Amino acid sequence: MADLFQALADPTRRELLDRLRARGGQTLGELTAGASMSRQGIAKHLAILEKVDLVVVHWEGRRKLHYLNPVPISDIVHRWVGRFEDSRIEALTDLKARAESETSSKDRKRHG
Amino acid sequence: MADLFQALADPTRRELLDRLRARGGQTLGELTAGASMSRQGIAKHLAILEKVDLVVVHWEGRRKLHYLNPVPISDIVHRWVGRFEDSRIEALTDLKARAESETSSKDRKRHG
DNA sequence: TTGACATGTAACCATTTGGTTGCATATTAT
DNA sequence: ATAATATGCAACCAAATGGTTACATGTCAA
Repeated sequence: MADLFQALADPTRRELLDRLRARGGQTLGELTAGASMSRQGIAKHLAILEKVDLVVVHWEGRRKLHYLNPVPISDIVHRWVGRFEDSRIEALTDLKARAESETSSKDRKRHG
Repeated sequence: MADLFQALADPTRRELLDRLRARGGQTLGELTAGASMSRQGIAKHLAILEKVDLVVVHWEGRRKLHYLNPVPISDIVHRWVGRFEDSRIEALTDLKARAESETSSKDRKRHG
């Protein structure tokens, strides 16, 4: 899961995912055109996306067609993010509690 | 948003979020204990989490209390991830289409 | 006031990351 | 066969990342 987050952390890679979502089956050359980066640079990013299964490929002769696979994103949402959704009310309670104990402890010097 | 993904990409930081979800109001010392890393190392990670607002702090004298703020995670789910949820059917269609055009183009040499 | 405690700041280092260029290989078209 | 096309692979580099150690500063307790 660390790798998936890592893959999503880069803006170029997220843009690639967006473009593949808009139109599947694009080739490396097509994805390179419009991006301000070398073909090899784009290829590296696509390789990372393939490794975490966010992009699946299909060879058609000498052309490599790229498709978005949204499943890993769904998975991470349901497995990991869900916990934090559940903890939203709890977190609010925490913040409320600390706000109420905001009685003393004023006029601090640092961290202003 | 890039910074938020970047913040979530590190396993140590995700573990810190988990621990703060389990119990809010922990101090830097408490969070350091149990982690196999120096206090300053943990402090760096917490600073990153604070910067993207995943962690909010509350000074209590000389102690800095840390709380989880799940809101940015919810935000990113609804703003960004939602698009990929919607494209799941579309993606399936794409994959189906490419599977059906799997007629010719066999016996390829590389990429086996 | 003094010492212990909790945190901050800075310098430094190894590794990873994100990009480049150059060249190799496989496929298609002439 | 040859040339053009589409991609792969490797070396290299600058910058960011993730960690350390050493020291400074603010706060509480005796």
